[in-house]
Amino acid sequence: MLIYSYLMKNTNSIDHICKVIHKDVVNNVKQQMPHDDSFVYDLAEFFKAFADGTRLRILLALRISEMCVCDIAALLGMNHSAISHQLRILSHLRLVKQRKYGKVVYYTLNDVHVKALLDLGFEHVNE
Amino acid sequence: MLIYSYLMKNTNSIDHICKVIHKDVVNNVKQQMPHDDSFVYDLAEFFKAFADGTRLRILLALRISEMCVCDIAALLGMNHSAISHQLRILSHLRLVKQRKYGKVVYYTLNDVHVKALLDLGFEHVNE
DNA sequence: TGAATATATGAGCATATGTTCATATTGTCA
DNA sequence: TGACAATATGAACATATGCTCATATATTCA
Repeated sequence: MLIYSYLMKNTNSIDHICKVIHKDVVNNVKQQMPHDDSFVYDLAEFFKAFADGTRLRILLALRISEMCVCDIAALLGMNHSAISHQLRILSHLRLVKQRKYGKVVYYTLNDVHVKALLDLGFEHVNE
Repeated sequence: MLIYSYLMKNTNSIDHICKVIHKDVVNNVKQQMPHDDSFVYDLAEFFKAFADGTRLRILLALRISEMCVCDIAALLGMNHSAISHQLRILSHLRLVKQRKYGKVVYYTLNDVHVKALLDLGFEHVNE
């Protein structure tokens, strides 16, 4: 009796993954959804760029003007290092590009979609 | 000598916030950028919704069809609980809405911007 | 060449975040 | 009403993430 109860409990906690209620819906969606896991991963990585306050403010700033690391740090009242780390992330995501002039590295937006994306975000938040 | 060296070191590490190189640019950007901190915060929160693989797949699924918690869990091969937690987050961000029919709760997309945003992400990643 | 400056980067730390587990809640049906 | 089923939720845990510090690299200029 105790064993049975234990097994029941265990089974319940394992298949908390319940039975599919609408098999047709699940199959339909499964077909139409992106099948490539790495695609979904890359897509999430892309959106992550905008999902942090610091990176977002950097992008919002670069939307207005090309800026160097020093200026961005001053603008946001933050460490060089923190800005540089975030710019590296944005750079790897191909969202910003850089040009070097002497010691100074100037960053600009590198993607036509960035502005459009920020605009959509504006609309949503302003509702 | 040792004290001086220490002080120098300390000063350096404190004002790693370097002098502004382009004061005009910084001032200009500062004026044109959103001044409301909570706005930027909300904007980042909005983008966070898309910045996690699980939430992203949920949104991609709901883009195709209304679904209940069970079906989403089955589709993604995940726990009820995990899905439910994420749906709560999406719900608080007003990105999904729900209707209850008996025991079953059906979720749909609640924002016209979601599809547009996903489309932009598609374009970027596919480049 | 040596000092100073702008930027980059690795390590460490503190916090944030996603998942799981256990349990609660709500609704159906015998 | 009682058993079951679908969903919700709080706590705990493991991992991810952003910032700081120290240091490295690269460039200018005296």
